[in-house]
Amino acid sequence: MTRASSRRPGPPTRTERGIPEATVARLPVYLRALTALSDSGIATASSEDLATAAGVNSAKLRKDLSYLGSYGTRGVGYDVEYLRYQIAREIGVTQDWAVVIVGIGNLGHALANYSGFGTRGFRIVALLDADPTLVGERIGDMEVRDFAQLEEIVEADRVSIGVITTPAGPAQDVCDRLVAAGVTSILNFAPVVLSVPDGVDIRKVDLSIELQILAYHEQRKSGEAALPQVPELPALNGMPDLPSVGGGVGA
Amino acid sequence: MTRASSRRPGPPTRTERGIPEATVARLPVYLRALTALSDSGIATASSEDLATAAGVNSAKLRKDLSYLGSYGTRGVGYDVEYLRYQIAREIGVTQDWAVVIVGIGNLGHALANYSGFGTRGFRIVALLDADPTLVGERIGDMEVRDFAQLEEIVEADRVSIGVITTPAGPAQDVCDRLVAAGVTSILNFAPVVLSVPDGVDIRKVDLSIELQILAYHEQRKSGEAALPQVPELPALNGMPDLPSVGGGVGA
DNA sequence: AGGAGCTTGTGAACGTGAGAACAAAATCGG
DNA sequence: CCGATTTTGTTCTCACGTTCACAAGCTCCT
Ligand SMILES: NC(=O)c1ccc[n+]([C@@H]2O[C@H](COP(=O)([O-])OP(=O)(O)OC[C@H]3O[C@@H](n4cnc5c(N)ncnc54)[C@H](O)[C@@H]3O)[C@@H](O)[C@H]2O)c1
Ligand SMILES: NC(=O)c1ccc[n+]([C@@H]2O[C@H](COP(=O)([O-])OP(=O)(O)OC[C@H]3O[C@@H](n4cnc5c(N)ncnc54)[C@H](O)[C@@H]3O)[C@@H](O)[C@H]2O)c1
Repeated sequence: MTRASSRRPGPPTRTERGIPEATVARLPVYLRALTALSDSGIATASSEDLATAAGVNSAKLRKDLSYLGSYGTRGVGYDVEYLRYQIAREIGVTQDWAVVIVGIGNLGHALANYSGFGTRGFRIVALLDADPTLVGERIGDMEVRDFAQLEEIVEADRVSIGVITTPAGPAQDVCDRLVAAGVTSILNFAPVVLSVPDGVDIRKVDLSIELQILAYHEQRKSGEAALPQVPELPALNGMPDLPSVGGGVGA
Repeated sequence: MTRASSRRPGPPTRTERGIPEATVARLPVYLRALTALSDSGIATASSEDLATAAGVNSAKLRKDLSYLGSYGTRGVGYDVEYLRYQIAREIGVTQDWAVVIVGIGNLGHALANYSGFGTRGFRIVALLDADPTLVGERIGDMEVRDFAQLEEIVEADRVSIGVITTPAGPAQDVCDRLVAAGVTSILNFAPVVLSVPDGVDIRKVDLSIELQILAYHEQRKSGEAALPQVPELPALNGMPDLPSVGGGVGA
């Protein structure tokens, strides 16, 4: 997250409506839990119920909610619909956000076909690709358009969120184009570190990293005592060849 | 992350080879940066260089690396190949890990087609789906197999990592089956909170949540002064209708 | 050989986040 | 109307993560 957070060093000035980042990341989870409860016809839920549904502990949940205001009732719990609305408003999904997806390959197709965004406050307004053989292809009720049209689309549809699903190589260029066109939030799937100017938020989703984190813990489970017991400082040539583990930047 | 961390409350006992979770999450990023440097023919890099390539600050990078051991040379920097190997070994990607993917729909197809895992220490050994019309379909050099074969595959190929790309509904069932079959690490794409027994690690990738986090920040950028200035405690019926924002659990 | 110049590794200070615990507020039964 | 009961909102404490700043250690040049 590249957020120019101008927090002055004074006392814990939380009054300025600054919700901790960790809390912001959990609000969508609560939102989903509330929607599930609501769909089951449940009108009221205690912090304990909600916490269970969201997979967190109840003290944390109550503290998170307290940043939004006092929306519960002591001795009773939270009104599901009401709280759902308050969280949705806080996150900003009561309005809907226009999104463009750039790079309609494997992943881009999957995202384009996904119906789950529309119901969550996001509207995909364009699928863009630089490959002329892809342009014109229909996916659902949308058509792949030329990346060159980016600027006019962003302007016409007031697009503020861009999703990058191109190979790693062109990702920074695509990112720059998005930013230049006026997009101020980017979700990046390409395995590169993108740099953006201040004021632009960027988040990444990186499957290889997730798997590697799992692998690390997995190794400790099985290993524990069976580890090859680290050659603490083997000569530089004391290491196996390791063809290309760790994954270059190529697509 | 559902890890039974048995840290006793004594002094900062870090000697037991416990690498902080935040550091573990960055090691794959360093690995990728090192691979990129290596591919450019760079043999040595300072913490400053590496930090830039990885998009973090250099003090953090040095501290992270210090948990692995002293692999740098003062006054010089880090040997790219050597450090790369050490990190790869620490994460556990010098060996390769067998992975099964369950649910070969939009996302499952994209993952199956993705070539980036093989080169990063992961080997997809099976694509599983419950839909009989999908079973038998070829994707690259693999064939979709029946989910019923899960147990034998896990055993035969010593699979420790499972990826869930089914709709939310069946995800917990699939998860239970995976765990019962012996899988101890799970990467979940379905928008539900999965519960797993101790000793099983679970990570989730949730695109809607990522977008919602971006939306939150986006709202604060544009709003700032133009916010509808919160009806602090409107009557319960004082809120708009909000059809189904927040996104139920359905696929 | 010795000193200048870098760069690492880490101690210490600071900030953020998690969880236990409890007082305050609401309901309900009598 | 009052006390028992429930559950929130918040305070306090501790753990974790980040950043600064600098001594220790390495190389290279004279
Ligand atoms: N597919 C996966 O499961 C998966 C998993 C992890 C990471 N990723 C990453 O996600 C990204 C996309 O993966 P993919 O499998 O869909 O790749 P892909 O090659 O199938 O698709 C990439 C698309 O981007 C388009 N493109 C290339 N350059 C472009 C440009 N300058 N402007 C606009 N469009 C451009 C290409 O025409 C292509 O259609 C890659 O960076 C990949 O590393 C993918
Ligand atoms: N496609 C996306 O871009 C996207 C984005 C965000 C989240 N997701 C989530 O990822 C998941 C997969 O999305 P998708 O678009 O690929 O869905 P999909 O409906 O295209 O595919 C789901 C697949 O799972 C299979 N399946 C269903 N029940 C199963 C079971 N019990 N055992 C084995 N296989 C089973 C189905 O046969 C189907 O092939 C969903 O939970 C979705 O919410 C997808």
